[in-house]
Amino acid sequence: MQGTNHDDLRRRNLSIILRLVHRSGAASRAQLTRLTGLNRSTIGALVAELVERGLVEERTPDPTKLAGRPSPIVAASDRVVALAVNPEIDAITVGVVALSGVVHRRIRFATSSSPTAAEAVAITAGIIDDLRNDLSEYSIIGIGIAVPGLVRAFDGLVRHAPHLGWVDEPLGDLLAAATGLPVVAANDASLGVTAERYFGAGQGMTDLIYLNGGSSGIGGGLVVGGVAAGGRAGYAGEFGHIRVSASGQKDSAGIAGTLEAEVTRDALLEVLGLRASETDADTLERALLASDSAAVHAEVARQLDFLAVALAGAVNVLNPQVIVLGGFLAALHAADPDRLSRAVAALSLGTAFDGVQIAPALLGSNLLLIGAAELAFEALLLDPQLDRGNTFALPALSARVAVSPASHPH
Amino acid sequence: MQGTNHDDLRRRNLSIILRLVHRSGAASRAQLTRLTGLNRSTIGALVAELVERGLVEERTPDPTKLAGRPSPIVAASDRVVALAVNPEIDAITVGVVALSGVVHRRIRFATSSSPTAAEAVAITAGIIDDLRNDLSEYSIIGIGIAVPGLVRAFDGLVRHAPHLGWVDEPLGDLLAAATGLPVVAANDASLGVTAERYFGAGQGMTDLIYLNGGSSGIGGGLVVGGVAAGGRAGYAGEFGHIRVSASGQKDSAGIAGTLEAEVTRDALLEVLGLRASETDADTLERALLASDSAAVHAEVARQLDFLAVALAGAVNVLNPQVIVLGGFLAALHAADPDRLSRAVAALSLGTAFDGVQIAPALLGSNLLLIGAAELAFEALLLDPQLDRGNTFALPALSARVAVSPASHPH
DNA sequence: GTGATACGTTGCCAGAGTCAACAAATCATC
DNA sequence: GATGATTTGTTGACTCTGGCAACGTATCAC
Repeated sequence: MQGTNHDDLRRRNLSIILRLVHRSGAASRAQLTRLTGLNRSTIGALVAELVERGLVEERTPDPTKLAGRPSPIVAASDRVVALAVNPEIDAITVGVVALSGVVHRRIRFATSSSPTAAEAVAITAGIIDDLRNDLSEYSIIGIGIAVPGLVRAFDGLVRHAPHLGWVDEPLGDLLAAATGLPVVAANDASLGVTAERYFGAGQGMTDLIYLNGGSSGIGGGLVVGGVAAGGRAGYAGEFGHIRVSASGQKDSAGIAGTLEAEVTRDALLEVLGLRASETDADTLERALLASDSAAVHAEVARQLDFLAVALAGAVNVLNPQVIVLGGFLAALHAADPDRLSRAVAALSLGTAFDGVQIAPALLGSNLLLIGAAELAFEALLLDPQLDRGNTFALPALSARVAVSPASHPH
Repeated sequence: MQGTNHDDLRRRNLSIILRLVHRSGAASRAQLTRLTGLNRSTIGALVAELVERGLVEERTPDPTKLAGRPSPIVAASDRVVALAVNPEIDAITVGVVALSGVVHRRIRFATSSSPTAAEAVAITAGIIDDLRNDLSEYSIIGIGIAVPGLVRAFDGLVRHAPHLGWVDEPLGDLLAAATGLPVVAANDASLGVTAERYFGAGQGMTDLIYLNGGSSGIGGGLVVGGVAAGGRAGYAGEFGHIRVSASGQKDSAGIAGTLEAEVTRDALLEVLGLRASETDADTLERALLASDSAAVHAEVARQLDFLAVALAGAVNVLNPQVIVLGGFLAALHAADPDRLSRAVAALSLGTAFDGVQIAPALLGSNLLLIGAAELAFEALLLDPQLDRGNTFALPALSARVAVSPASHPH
């Protein structure tokens, strides 16, 4: 129970303004006064401090049809960036994401085999070193890592990443030592929620459930009462291992009858006669929608009914506003949305399911980069007065490795 | 995203101090200084304001063995009270609970039949009117109602209380109109969590799950990341309707194979040969522990295994610090704690279950009164500067209806 | 009794947000 | 194109809050 003093007050107000322009996009000063309830002069002073610190920029006002003096637009800076890292079985992706939401660059480093933690650190540090030589005028806040596995929130230790074969790897510490930048790590699915919550299908929601279907299983995360649920040690969100069936079918953790054991991408690919290596999420969805095979419909129905058991349980316990489905679960849902809705309704309390939306994830391939960057930005958003000593050069957008200029909607 | 101004700052700090002494018990000024990080002079001023408002009292310091000037003890007032109301099928209970945690009075009004909402309001208002004639020197903050059913958080509308046969009853509004006091209502199980969280088995926990087994079903609530989960409309916590079995056994809501359908007090009473009307929670627990009947053991094992499915699901999704079991579920757990632990461990991810405690609820018969009072106190705790116009006389403790002086540990 | 220790009290100070008056920039109207 | 209405930024005086340091006070140990 920390008390609040004057410094905290200023910090809080700076934090609120920076969060607003970062999360909800650019806003005029007049809008900020209305949103925060603070005085015009206060907003002026706060924005001036943020400009001074290089965190936001003021643009000339949009031409509006209203009478009155135009209000300058306050926007999060493009020059303040976080580095987002996502190690996978066949590649390591590094993104440069700006506070404004723009994904400046996206570098994919393909690996011939699944990297060890040490290799992943070396490769990532190498990519970042390459970037540094090129960097100027940009301020790097820190590094966020999206790990496909269980990550201890406390210190970023990767407890278990089955897909990569990592156990108890101090990934965060290693990368911090190798780069000298602050590093934060979290489970990829929980970062998916973060991204969808702020910039995707969950915008403005305080209670949402997110389930992501990947090739190796089902993960997810949740936001409860406006707070991202981490749990005791950051392991919350493992929807894949909820029991939904009495069958003996085991999942990757050896538990029988779980969601992940019954609802799989591989089973869908098999009835469709598709190869995993050639099928991305969109292809799968198109194939499911195009198919008129009875076997496909039966498999879709079977999987949807099991998914409904898990979702209904979550609805009863959490009474969310929205359930966001990503990965192949989005495709599965798209194949027969009504069946899923009806099945969840049948298995949950009417009052609790009342008004719950089931929606596909909106952010595509940038999902994890945005989520990981958000993780790295958090420290800055909490305290915009933090001294950030790490500023590196990054001239224009002439990348050395591989450039994917991209952005996500605000 | 509300900004914070000077008034908010003061309010926050007053709120923090009042919460501390209310929730964690009396503390010396010196302790408050350390806990809040605020300056000694600030604490002095804040405590003085709270004393001025009659919310806290300063007592002479405890004799301590330390050198130095003794620090006055700051304690929440006994004279500031909330009225807690709990309508049930055969009685309406009203409690007078002080900010200090003392339950001054407890009045149980037995009804010959299950009361309608209007009757419940009339009876409650009558009891409160009787109290008012007697009241002096006490300040009544408001009324909190613990309703055995679904309550819409928004306005306290009782959507559905199956046990009482109520549907869409504006209980809160009616009682507010009848008494002129502010009224807040919530689901009884979710108030149970509140009580256990602050004063019982969940003290200091930020992630806890609470399941309560009652005669008519299983309800519960959860705290996620330090926030009580209400959900979109306050219906969160319905653990009873989670599916745990493939059987066709239906629960009160008509859903098959749910926790509430498989795990029931009645089934335990039946194998024990006990009558519901004569068996309270303690009796049930003693009978279960004393029994050496194979049928009883089998039924206990069957129910524990189903309970484990629900708990494992919750563990995987929420990664809590503690699972608190109340009502007959506490008795069930006590009958074979190891079996439950092992079964939950087998059905959940090792990392997520690691360190999770399963504990019985600590607060007994005062649970709901304390939870309901806490609900009513919340407005005051949020803003100790709130003008409270409602002060009524209450001379000594000479009750007119039925008095149960009692208190709960702090 | 004396010193050490811990804590409350007091008066002064700095910092943050508020307020009101004024200036500036736009639109609508004549 | 001048005028007024409207909205908003700017400025300086003001208020309130917590911090700080010096001082006073109450206890313990010797």
